[in-house]
Formats: sequence, C-alpha cells, structure tokens
Amino acid sequence: MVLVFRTANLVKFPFKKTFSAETKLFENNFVQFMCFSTQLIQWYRQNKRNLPWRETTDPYRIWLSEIILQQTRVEQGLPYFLKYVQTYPNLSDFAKANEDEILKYWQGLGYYSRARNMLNTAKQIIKFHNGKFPENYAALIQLKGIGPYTAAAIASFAFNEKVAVVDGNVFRVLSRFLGIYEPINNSAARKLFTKAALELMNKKNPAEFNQAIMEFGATLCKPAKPDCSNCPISSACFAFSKNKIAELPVKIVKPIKRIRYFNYLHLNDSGNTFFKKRESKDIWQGLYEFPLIETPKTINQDELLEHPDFKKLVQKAKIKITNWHSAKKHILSHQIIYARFWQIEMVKGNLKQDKAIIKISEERLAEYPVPRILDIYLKNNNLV
DNA sequence: GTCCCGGTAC
DNA sequence: GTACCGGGAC
Repeated sequence: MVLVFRTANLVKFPFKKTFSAETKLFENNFVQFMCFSTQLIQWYRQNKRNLPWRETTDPYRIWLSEIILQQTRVEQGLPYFLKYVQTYPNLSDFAKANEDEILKYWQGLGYYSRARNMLNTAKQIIKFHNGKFPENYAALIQLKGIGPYTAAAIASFAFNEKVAVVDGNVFRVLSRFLGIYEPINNSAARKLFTKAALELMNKKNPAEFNQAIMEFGATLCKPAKPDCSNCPISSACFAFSKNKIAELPVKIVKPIKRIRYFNYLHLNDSGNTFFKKRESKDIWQGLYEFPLIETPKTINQDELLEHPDFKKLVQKAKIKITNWHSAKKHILSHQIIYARFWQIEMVKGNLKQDKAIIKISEERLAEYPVPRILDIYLKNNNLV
C-alpha cells in the first residue's frame, strides 16, 4: 500500500532538538509524514479492538480502565475491568468500598498500590470535588495514582482535551517513525516525545488520535517483530526506510547491580596459603582466589566462625583469626562485590581434604592469575 | 529458566 | 533513580 501525502498537509519538522545525522537526511526526504494523524486514525477505525472502555466517555470508567491498564496488557486487565464495573457501577459505589474488598478484586494483577491509590482518590473526589470527576489535565494530575500519562488519557478520552498521551507505545511509534534517538528512559525524553505527539495530533480529535497511536503501537508497531508489511505509514517511517527498526526506541541499558558479599580466607599455614580455581559458571572463571565464603549480607567474625561452609572447611583444625579488613567494594558491569579478607593462622591440624583447594607457598602467589580485587589485596600486603 | 515490558510514588 | 508486580516471548 502506497501512502499518498498531500503537500498541503505538510508542516515543518517541528523540533529544535538534534536527532541523528540520518534523521536529518530523512527529514529532507520525507517531510511528508504529516498525514501521520490521518493515516493512523484511518488505520485505527479499521483495526481497533472493541473494548468496553472505548464505548464510554464516563471519566470514572475511563479512569478505572486506565489504572488497570498501567503496566498491564489489555487481555489481562479486561476481566478485572468488567468485575470492577459490575461491582461498582459508579464512583460513589467505588468510594464506599473498603480496602480489603478493592484489593480482593485486584488480587493477581500486581502493583497493588494502584488499587489503594484508587480508593484514596475516589474518596478525595467525593469529598473535595462534590463527587464530580475533575475535567482537565491539570486537575487530574493532582490525584493520587494519576501521573502524566493517565491524566492525559482521561482528559482526552473523557473530555477531548488537546493533550497527548505518552506511554510506552507512543515512545516506540514516534522514535521509529521520526528517528528519535533520545533514550526513552531519560528524563528529557518525555518532554520531547510529548511535544512530538502534540505536533502530530489531529487537534479536532485528540481522543481518537491518542487511542489510535497507542493501539497502533500495541498491535502493529510492537516492540519485537512489528508488522511493517501491513503498516500504513511504513513508506514515511524512518526506522523502516533505514532498516533501523531493531535499534529504536533507544533505551539506556542500566545493568542490574547484583550485590554480593565475598569473604576471602587468607590462610597462613607456616608460609603457605591456599588457592582455589574458580570453575563455576560465574564471574572470573578460570582465575584463582582464596577459599571463598559468599554470604547474603556482610558478616562479622562470630558469624564467620559459625558459618557452615567455614566449619566444613576448617573441620577440627585449630585456627586463629589474626586480622581482617573492612570490605572492599569492587564494581563489575553488572555486580557489586563487597570483599572482605580474613587473615587466619593455621595453628594445628589441616583443612578438609579438597582436591580443588591447592596449597601454595606465599612466594609463588604471583604465578597465578587472580581477579583484580585479589591482585590489589596481594599487592597491598606485599605478597606479589 | 531468563529476559523484557511498563506508569507512578517517593 | 528505584521499588513496585505479573505475564509473555524466547
């Protein structure tokens, strides 16, 4: 399907923000994206799912649906919506409910603060707004549980206010279509995308435009495997034309920092110490380190002595903790390791027989490959 | 099993 | 910036 753009509908690329160099080129070639709104709405009318909250302009029901749909897929949220509407047909019914009741119906949906906030907000509206739902974005966003997205959704769907919804779908659709490389999990992104969405919006029908762009993102311009072959605007789409669909939207990857506590046993057995090669599917595979006891949190001397792994290792040998160090922080791309080195004197007896643990002279420590954090420790203690 | 997705409150 | 949650894709 070829998209025919009418010159009369063109507007200038409305953003000062510099996009990628490619976007600039794209801008020259495809200023035609102005039929975006028309095309999208046309697509929406032909492809929309029939959903109960689309049959109403009752702000209460729209609010209910929008809160339920936060962080939630339509298919999962739908039965909850029906249950709530049936049980509480209007706001005052809802406001009279108690929290247990509301939460019971919410059970399984997750993010339970949404339900608690809803009850709170319902009561607020009864008390401070004479039971009448606030009718504009500014008033809506004051309410608990209603942020920028939900305020825009209610304001446009129920009252046709000219405000753009910016949810995950909108980020995706616009970043792909316009070639916006601003990372969507940056604080600057919302402003930029809100501006973009507002520029593209059909101001005569904000409600339908907002519905359309989100439905489009949810069912066609999906995060993975978007259905570009059936897309009515692919010919004007930056990502499609430049084969950049997979890289948009841009998201800053924030590695999850797993926090771990390592207790390294620097044993001294008359000039010898012990090393163990790391074999498991974990960090530092193949490197050597002191016998390690990993704990879920930081531990003190008594806790170390009582630790089952420690007891298993030492068994009946007589030992003495001669020194310990405060935990050293070691940051990897995806983990934070707090490593504490315990210096322990073997007074009498031997460690548990363990083929993996090798006994080595402290003079020869330098011959073994060790993780950075161990290397630093050994250097600090003049051992390498 | 692991990874990815997603609005708001604080 | 991080906690809150469950589901779907792989």
